[in-house]
Amino acid sequence: MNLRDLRYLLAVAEHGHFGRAAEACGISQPTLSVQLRKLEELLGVVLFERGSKTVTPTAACERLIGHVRTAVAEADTILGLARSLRDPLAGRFRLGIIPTLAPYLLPLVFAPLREAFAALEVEPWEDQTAVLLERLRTHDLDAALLATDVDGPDLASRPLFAEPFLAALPPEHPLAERQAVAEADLAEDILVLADGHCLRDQALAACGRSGALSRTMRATSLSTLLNMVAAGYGTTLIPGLAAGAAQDAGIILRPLSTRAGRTVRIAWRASFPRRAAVEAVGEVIAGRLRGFAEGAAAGAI
Amino acid sequence: MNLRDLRYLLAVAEHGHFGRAAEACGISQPTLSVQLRKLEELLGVVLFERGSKTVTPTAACERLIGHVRTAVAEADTILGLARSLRDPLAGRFRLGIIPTLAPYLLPLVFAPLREAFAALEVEPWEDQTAVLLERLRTHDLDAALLATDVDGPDLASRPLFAEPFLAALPPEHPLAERQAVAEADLAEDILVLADGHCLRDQALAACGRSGALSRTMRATSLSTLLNMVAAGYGTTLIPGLAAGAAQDAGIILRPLSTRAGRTVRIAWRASFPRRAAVEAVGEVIAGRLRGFAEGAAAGAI
DNA sequence: TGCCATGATAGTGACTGTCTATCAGTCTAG
DNA sequence: CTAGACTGATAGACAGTCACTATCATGGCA
Repeated sequence: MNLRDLRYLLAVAEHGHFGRAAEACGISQPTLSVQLRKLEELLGVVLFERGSKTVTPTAACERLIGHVRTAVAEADTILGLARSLRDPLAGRFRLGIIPTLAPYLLPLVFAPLREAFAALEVEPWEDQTAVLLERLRTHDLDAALLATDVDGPDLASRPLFAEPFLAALPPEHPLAERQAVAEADLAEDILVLADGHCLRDQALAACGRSGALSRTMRATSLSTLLNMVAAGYGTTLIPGLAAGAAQDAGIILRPLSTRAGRTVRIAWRASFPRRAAVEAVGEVIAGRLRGFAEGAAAGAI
Repeated sequence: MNLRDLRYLLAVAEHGHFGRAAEACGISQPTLSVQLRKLEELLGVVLFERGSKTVTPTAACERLIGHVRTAVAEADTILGLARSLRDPLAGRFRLGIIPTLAPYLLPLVFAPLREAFAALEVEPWEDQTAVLLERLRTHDLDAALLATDVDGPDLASRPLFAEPFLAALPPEHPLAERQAVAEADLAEDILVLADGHCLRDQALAACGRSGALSRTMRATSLSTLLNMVAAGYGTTLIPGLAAGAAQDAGIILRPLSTRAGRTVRIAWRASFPRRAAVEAVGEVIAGRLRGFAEGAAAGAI
């Protein structure tokens, strides 16, 4: 059974006239006659009584026509709804973001995203890298902003911007005298984030530390880490976008002599169909952060 | 858009697997892939994200799938309902019957009809010939039992049985002496039904009267007419099936010397599609009344 | 009785749904 | 780490079906 034939049926019922119904359907009268007869044969029921001047629905047709109307209406709803869903830059876009990035990046990019794609409802989801990748693979996220490379053939990614690390020092720290700090110098009394934060591993790697730390205090958030540094518990490396928050906390920032940093990327499933949305969101973020690396390094003196 | 493709969509959503969905639909996997891709192109929306091991509905698909289910369910309802409507010997059958026949015929044929076609709901409608023909033409009746010929190319009819007229006499009437009565003898003090009853014209014609009657009393029903005859107001002709009722009223019945009578026919629109129901109902009635004419004539002595 | 209106039929061409055969990519196991 | 299995996509061939034009059959009307 074909939806087209059901539409023909409705047209004949409405017009009570094969010729006019055919015209309304944009087909020829013979086509309508043939198709309707086929439908009648398929259903095993005569749908219309053809009089010499009138075409009247049979009792069987009266019983069926309500369901026919519903089916056709649903089909039209599907078509209309699909049309409204057609724009990949519209609808929900679930974007994962790592915790050391979210609080500092989102304020910068929310407004531009909203401006550029009014119909795109960006829903941020803050979690650590491993969780984000898992949720990406289970279709619970559409894309994720990470500071690590992603591997596996099921995921793809693209770099958005480079974010330099900065040395974060307590106000009275001896290293604050210098214009730039060597990472190895920080290793002595460095504070790091809790397990699972990519920034933890990156900071340790930058300082040449393997992993085992004497310090037992590990901050669960970058905000806490900043407070700890400001209180004189030690030093740390922070990502450039957190510079403002660090300075607000009374922390002294110095560029690193090696210009170490991390690259923020957007990652997505290779099979994700709304590729355009990913590209668009990535482009807005990259555009907003263009030239940020140099500015951040220069500003932290 | 095709209902078939919507079914394919549901199958893929249910199985999450093209091969198994294709098997469930009874088609090959390539066919399913091609058709689903076409549907996606038609809708302008990607419906499934094809992973290496998984097939997952997209957000757009989730939005659409409810309507798809409804449309397909309605289509199935139409097919199922049509199947149950397929039997022409089932459902309502609106049967018009003239008033001089209905009270005497229906008690005879209702049980046989019900027995023969349990699913056929025969709805009798009692009215005069002209009204029945009108209602037949306006599709308010499916068939009609008449005692006249029908003409016009839009109507068809078939004789069911012959019904002899009988002379109906008051108990003390002089004609009651005879074995058979000549119609002309009745003309003197004949009583007839009101205008519009075919029996009125037929009775008058049988008696050789043109139309203008001296009598002003005209019965509106055969039952009333019988009461009038029984009360001695005059004589009349009655159809054979009313013999029982007439005798119950104390009326003397005599066969007519000319064996005049009427033929009861079933009439229907030539275009009426449930021809089988008409034939079946007609055959049951004719069968029930087979041999009635002779019996009635013989019994009225 | 001839003309108009209406739906049915015949014959034909184009499209489309389906098949089999095959490919490309990913995952798994020895 | 490579061979094989699994999954969906693609290619080419064929058949069924939908659509058209031309024409017919019938009934109503002037």
